[in-house]
Amino acid sequence: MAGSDFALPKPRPNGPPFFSRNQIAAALHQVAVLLELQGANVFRLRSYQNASRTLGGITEDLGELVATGKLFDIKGIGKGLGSAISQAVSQGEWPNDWIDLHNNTPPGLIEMLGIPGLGPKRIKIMNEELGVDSIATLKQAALDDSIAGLKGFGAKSQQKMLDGIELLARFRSRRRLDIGLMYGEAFEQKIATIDGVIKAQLAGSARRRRETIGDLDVVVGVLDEDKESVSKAILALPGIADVKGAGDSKISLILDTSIFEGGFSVGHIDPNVMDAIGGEDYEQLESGGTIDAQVRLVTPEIFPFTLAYFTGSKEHNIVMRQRAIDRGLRLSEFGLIPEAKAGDLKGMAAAHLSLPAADENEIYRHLELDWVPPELREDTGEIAAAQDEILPRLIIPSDVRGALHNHTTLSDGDATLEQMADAARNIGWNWLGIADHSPTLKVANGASAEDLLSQGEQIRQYNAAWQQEGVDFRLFHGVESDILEGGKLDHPDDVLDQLDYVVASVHAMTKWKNRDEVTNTEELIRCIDHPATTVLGHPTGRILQGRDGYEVDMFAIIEHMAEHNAAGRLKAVELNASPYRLDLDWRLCKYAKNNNVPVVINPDAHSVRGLGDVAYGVMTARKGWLETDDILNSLSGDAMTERLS
DNA sequence: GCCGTTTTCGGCCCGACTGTTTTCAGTCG
Repeated sequence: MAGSDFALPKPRPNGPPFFSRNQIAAALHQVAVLLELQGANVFRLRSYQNASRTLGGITEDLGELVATGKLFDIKGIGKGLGSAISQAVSQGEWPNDWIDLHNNTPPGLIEMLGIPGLGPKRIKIMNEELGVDSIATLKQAALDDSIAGLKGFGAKSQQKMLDGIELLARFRSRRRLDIGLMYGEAFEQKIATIDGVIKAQLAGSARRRRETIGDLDVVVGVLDEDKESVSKAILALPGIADVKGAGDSKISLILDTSIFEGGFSVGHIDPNVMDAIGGEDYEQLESGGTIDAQVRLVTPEIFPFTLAYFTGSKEHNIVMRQRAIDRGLRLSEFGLIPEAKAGDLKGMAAAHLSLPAADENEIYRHLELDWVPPELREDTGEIAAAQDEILPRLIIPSDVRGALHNHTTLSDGDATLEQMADAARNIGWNWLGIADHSPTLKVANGASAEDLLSQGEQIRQYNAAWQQEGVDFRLFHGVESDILEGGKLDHPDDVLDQLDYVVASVHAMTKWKNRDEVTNTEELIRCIDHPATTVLGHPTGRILQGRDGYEVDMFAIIEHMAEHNAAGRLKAVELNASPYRLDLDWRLCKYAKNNNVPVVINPDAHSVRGLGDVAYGVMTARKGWLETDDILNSLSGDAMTERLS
């Protein structure tokens, strides 16, 4: 967390509303952190955290909530926070005490929170007693041996801080889903083969398929008598860079890339993505990278409870635990224990009193809920849906029968049209859409109208041949058109008319990032209104761990697309499946679904191997509550032909 | 700071691990 990013958002010039939901949520989060450093009441700062999370998850228009006063009806937003938010949104001014908190807290203290094992309380003490106000001054104080003398501190914690400073410099706090899963699955498999291990399963944000992963959680089922030998065997596995702690029931360690027996490579990265994630240094950084991992050793009877607990999310768990309390039960990672029986027994000691559960499903059943797929466990309505038995039937990888946004050697792809088609057939797809770059994008070798149309001729020939052979496979011909000034497309209408579809995408990121949300939103809407536009490609342009997208009101965009679809004009929003993008964000998938705007999962493949990225798109779509009817990818070749006609 | 079918006060999720203590506070997940 860089200090420079830790500032109250600037108001939009032309409000109200002067701030977006996300900006308000960010500000609330910051205030919570600052209050923590001030030593404020933990429940007070938890209110800020709760409000931040709640606002981040709502879909209603914030300006409207403020105008109608319905903001105050939201659970967790009372008189104080409601007034502060209203003032900010309608007048563009943050509360004075929020501003004071920022002004009175040295940015270095916020950076120090990133040091493992160091929290707000001890940062505050060191700040007050020793004047430590940055990582640099902390390091000096530790080297001077001034910290060990403080009450409640000692030589060990002083050394731990020095180690922590080194770790902070070397390690990245979060990793993209693809990288996290690589580590997680490798580690899980190594543990699973250890003698005495009954079951090993990856939990945490990796199991929930978040777009980025902080650390890995692995739950291991093992008999009591085998715990010691299994623990020893885990600590002897290859790929462990450091052991942070190893207790009776949990092991905390750091993994590095030597866990990958076949070596480690990030594979091909598109030049413009590469730019955003740090250029040539990136691969080296990733190869020398590490990831934190926690292992929990539990007996098979407890395993489902521990798995559920460490799958999270924290927010989901809080609601689950409250639900248990309402039923006279106590839910923890050790079991679901009747309050009346438990008495003073806590934790593992009470585990034997738990209601039985052979798997997670039975835990949810005890709480009168349907089993909630891990991807949905974010406290965004899944508990209510599980209670009412209306959870979505999430898509699965085999639902995908094709995808629309893929490149060939005509622009910047590595594979020919024929190779891409063969690859799509080999993975069992029924259709593939080819959408090479348009002329304006020179760095991606955007194809001329002439070349594009001749590609179309080639596609027609292939399709005719497959039809004759009775092969249920076809190519669709599109283009990935740059969105130009005024929301215009990059080819004349008479060229676009000869295509099956158009994926319209922004590539002039600098220009779009320097413009305000209102202008960008209007520009995208103009582009969507073009009769030829079928799909809005990577809608915000974000690169995970690289750059934020441009400012755009995606709710307004989706609502506008909804009007077109209601009138029978297909306007789909892309879920770009590249693990560097995953854009549309999963938080917006449900909004598209509820507005009947079709989502199309697109690998944006630049090679045969790139088609495989669709897997990350499926994970993200599941996380966004999508069912087969919500995505275009599930359509048969005939149905897709009809949708595009 | 929020909340309320014990409603304007007194709670607010829970437990493991670590390092410092001599019974516990801080941090983390």
